[in-house]
Amino acid sequence: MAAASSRRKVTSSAALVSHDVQSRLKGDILDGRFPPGSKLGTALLQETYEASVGTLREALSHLRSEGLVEMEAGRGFRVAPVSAEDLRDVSALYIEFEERAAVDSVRHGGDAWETDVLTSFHRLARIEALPREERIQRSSEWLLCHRAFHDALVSGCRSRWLLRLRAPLYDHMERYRLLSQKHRPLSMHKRREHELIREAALSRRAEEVGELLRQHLEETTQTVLRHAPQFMPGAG
Amino acid sequence: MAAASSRRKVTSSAALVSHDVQSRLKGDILDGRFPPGSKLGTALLQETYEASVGTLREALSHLRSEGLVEMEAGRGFRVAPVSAEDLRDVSALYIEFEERAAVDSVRHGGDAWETDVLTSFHRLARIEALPREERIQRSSEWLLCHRAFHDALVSGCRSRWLLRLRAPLYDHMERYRLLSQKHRPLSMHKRREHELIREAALSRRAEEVGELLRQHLEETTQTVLRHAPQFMPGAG
DNA sequence: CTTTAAAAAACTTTCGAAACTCTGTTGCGT
DNA sequence: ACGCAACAGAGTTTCGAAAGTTTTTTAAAG
Repeated sequence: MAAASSRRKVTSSAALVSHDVQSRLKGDILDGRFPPGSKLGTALLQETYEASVGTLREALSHLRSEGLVEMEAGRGFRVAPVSAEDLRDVSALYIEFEERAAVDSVRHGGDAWETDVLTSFHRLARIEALPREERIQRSSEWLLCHRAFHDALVSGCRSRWLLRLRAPLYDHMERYRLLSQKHRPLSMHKRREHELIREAALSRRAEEVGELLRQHLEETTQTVLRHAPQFMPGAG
Repeated sequence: MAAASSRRKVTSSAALVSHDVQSRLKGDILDGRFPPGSKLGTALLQETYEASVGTLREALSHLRSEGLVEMEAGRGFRVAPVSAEDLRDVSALYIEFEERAAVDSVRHGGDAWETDVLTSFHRLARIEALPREERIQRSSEWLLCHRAFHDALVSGCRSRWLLRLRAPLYDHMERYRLLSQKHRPLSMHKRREHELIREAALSRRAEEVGELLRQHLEETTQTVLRHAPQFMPGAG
């Protein structure tokens, strides 16, 4: 009841349950609900997402090529494992790509880019301004906004391939961040950093954006690495 | 008839028709049998590869995330289009990754790496030494050996992620090369270049390997770009 | 003759069951 | 008791048909 569906399917568009399952599964892997290395059996997934085997398989197949899921022929799927080494590897490349894409965006981004940065920052800032309590409660919303802000920053980059390759790296970084987050206090000073980045970006100070981003991301990685032993079974 | 299957499935290993279909389909896209932009309809594929819809879908799904296939919800799959701009983009990143991975391999590769480079070069050289006629006839074999040589060169790289991201770029480069090959004479001087690269690699002259590789690859890209108008519908 | 709307054909997407493979167990032989 | 082989259970992989969209065709009205 309530409001009848107010959104109109103008031309059509894609319900596509396969895509929906993929998103949810990805989310559940990123936030550790399916821990690294755990088995993704047919029965369990079918029960969890209420989709058929084929549909699940398609979603898993896609996640596999993003490196979040591994497959052993005849033995099904598992969540990709984590390790300090892998984190350092992912992180180094991600930071580099992000910096390059952001610098290029600042130098060549158009009106659409500026608008994107502005609005996505605004949304992020609103959540980050909240008191700690509420900020934690709405953390899934923060995740979306944080991703949107970083995506917006690099969205002006002229190399489609650099952006394409960056995407899965962001996911892996987010997984590591979330896995470690349960074992450490929430850092609240990122808010200021985001503000500085936005400021530099909109003022078209490319070099400075690169510097700030690199610092911002490297610090995050260090923090996560510091707490690695607590969420990675056999990591020193 | 002939020899009964002499290969033993020791522990098992993966028949996995899905993987097989994927390989063949990828090959057919790379060599232009399915031209850029062409539709990959269910019926056609089912007839070509003799697999069920679900299996096809899984293969397509995987190829999609490598960027060789595109999907529009509700409208099925198409072969990814080509353009001069895309080629320049892919090429720049591929060259950079290849150079970095190769240099790292030369500096840190162990015995296994050396052996790989040695044997894969040997196989490649044997084919490239053939007279033009035969060399062309066995071009599919050359493709495999060429790929194996380049893979071997970078296989010592310590960054798993750099290698992982490099892989799909190689495929795209190969597609462009093959598409343009029908419109230009086969260049025969690559043979010497491969030899120089092998020499420098096994002598652990990292810088030189990087230089040679970059030149080698950049020249290829330029050659392909020069013939672009002939195989890209609307490219200048 | 053009435009619009309804019906049909073609196609994509999803499903659930059949076929097959792996894993752990039980029973037999040494 | 130990090792090996056949057996049973669980799980993965593949298939072909049903359900749902998009595109084309057809027909009617302006």
